[in-house]
Amino acid sequence: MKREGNLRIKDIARLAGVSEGTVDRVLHNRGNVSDSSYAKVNEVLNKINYKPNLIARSLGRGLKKKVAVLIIEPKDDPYWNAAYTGIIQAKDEWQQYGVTIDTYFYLHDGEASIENVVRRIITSNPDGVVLAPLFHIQALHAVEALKENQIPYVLFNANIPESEPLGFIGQNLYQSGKLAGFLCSLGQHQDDCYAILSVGEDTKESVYLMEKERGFREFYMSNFSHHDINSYVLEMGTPGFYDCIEYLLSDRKLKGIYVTTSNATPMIAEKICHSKRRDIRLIGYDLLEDNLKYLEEGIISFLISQNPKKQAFRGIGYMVNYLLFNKEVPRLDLFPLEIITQHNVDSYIDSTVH
Amino acid sequence: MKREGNLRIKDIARLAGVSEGTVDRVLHNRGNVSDSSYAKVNEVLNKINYKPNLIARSLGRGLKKKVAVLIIEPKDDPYWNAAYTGIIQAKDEWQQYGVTIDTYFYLHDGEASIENVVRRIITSNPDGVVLAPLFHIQALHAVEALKENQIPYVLFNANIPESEPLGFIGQNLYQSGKLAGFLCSLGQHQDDCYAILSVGEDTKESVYLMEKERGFREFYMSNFSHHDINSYVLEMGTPGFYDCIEYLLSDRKLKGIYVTTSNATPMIAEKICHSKRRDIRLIGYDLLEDNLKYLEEGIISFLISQNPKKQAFRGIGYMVNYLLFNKEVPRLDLFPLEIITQHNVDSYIDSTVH
DNA sequence: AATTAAATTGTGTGCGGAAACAATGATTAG
DNA sequence: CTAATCATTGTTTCCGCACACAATTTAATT
Repeated sequence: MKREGNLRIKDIARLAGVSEGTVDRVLHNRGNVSDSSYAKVNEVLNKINYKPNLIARSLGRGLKKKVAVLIIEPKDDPYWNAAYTGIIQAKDEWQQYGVTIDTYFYLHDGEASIENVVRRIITSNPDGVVLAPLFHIQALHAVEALKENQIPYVLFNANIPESEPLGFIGQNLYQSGKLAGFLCSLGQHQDDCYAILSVGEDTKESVYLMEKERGFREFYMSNFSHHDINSYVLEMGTPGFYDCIEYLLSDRKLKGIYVTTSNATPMIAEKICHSKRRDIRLIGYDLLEDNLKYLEEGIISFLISQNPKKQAFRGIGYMVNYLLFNKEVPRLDLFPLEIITQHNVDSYIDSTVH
Repeated sequence: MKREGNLRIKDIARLAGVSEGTVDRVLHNRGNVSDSSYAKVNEVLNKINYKPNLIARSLGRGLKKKVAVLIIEPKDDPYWNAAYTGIIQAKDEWQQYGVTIDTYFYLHDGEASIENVVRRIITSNPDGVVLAPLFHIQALHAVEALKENQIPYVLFNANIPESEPLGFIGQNLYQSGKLAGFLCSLGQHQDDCYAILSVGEDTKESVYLMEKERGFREFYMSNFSHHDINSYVLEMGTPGFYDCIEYLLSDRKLKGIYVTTSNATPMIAEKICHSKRRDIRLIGYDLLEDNLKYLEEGIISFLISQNPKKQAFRGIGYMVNYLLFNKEVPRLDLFPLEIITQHNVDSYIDSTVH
């Protein structure tokens, strides 16, 4: 009478001498079960290590889950466009499981601030939310609102640990900075000097970029006694931006530039390219189209991949699995710090998202 | 009358004015449908982009799929033990979907040769097979047998392209060798010389290791005019093995060793460690425990990760998705060539398998 | 035209579990 | 002592699809 795979509720009921309904009540702690029945069922359960058929379960529940995904308005930022691609892919993937995924965008402030958009999301009554919470303070309020409404949420890209999300998907940025330091130092000399650049609208308030910088400095601090490293916070396209780059490139002792924001790297690479200097090691982030061009040409030596697409995709995956199959979401999923060079870049481009 | 998510077969039937059975026949090309009904159903289908509910589908089909996984007997080879871990994980994962996964092991030859074990597998009547086909010739016969019995199979680790498997999961080894060359060359000088080591029972007949060597040489060939590179094929633990290492380490001009087989690297590292030479760049494969120790210590400079665990896990995943949900298996899934150093190794260790 | 065969179409059941619902027995109030 | 209430237990339906089977229509044969 041995069944092939797992036993079903029906089998447990038979073995315990109770009805299927009772087994169901025990399994889900629904109460209204006599001690004796409870004991009988539990005895069987302990013996057989019951694993519910997840497919049948989700079918039986009627599923139809709704997930809202929230990122900053990508405009023409290739990094966030990549993340958006991941969202689209996830949408395709999960649509077939009866899950609807709606994407929302927010801006730094104003009507479409993260707080306001989250409020709109809550109105739409989603079963779960996946979001990349930039702008710490506002984001904090936003997730508080989710909490109050008991909507589970998963964060990616930037974390708010104190809000205790279901899970976070991202990277260890301090370690990332250290790695950048190491890559920068390979084959360099004692008296060289280096620059850290952070470029963007709101970089000043970003604790994340600070982490990268801290790691970078820490590497040089602990591996080389000296540390002639300057850091600059710039805004893309401003006169100050170009002046700064010019100034840096005129310094013959400068041997490395670490750009902590992915979208600014091509601009710097362009400048280096024109300056004819080939002794500057440029380290940036992410497999964005413009970056790849300069990587091929050897202007960019190393890229560290943050996988925005994969982060978004996986964050949604976790949420859906949680909603559909009650699977646990890992508290912390820190992506590997992938080192990309001319010589392995193709292997990353070719490989699929999953 | 708009339904939330996707339309169901029932809805299509209503819209087309036919019965559910007819829709089903059209969807699955079962035939026995009049031209007029066929047209009516197709018209609706074209209009609405029907996506079947995969959960319901697999439930309805009764699932209970059986997959056989075949790898070389891991003995105490950490590489294949890692692959085995991936198999176990996949087993856990898919058990809940009613899939049973049986693991088989083979040896180089004799009673438990790959051919013989495959024959046994066929007897067990699996719905699909996932295997890592070492020993090219025998493996070729083995997969032919699978083909004759119309059992679909997915390969990983080593490919047999001419047998046209459902899919292959692995890496571009030529590119891998080139990358190793690049990593080896960083900060080295013109007149240095290098060694390529391949260690194992059956390395001679392995086309895969040859690929790595070819890539390595190609890198030096095209980037440096000279190429003082010698390669050695050794058997682990033999006197010749130790002699060779001694000999290599006594050569002051030797500045780099590239070990193409993951399990031999710690042995070499050990020797380097004792020799007190710190000017030799050692490049090996995979995040195996022993390798990690020497990576931390700085004896091993770079590891390239082949992800045996992930390869096995994903191979099985593809097969199951194919059997359960009719999902297409990618012909070729080449993993990224991941560069591991002291400074990003933790980020790889921590990250989950999925 | 009647009979049979073939082609087409419709209906019903099951997959395993969730949840609504109905039924039973026990307990209490009137 | 009966009716009402409650705790416990059993039964049924549904989820969306696949597939077997029954029913119907159409075509072929005598």
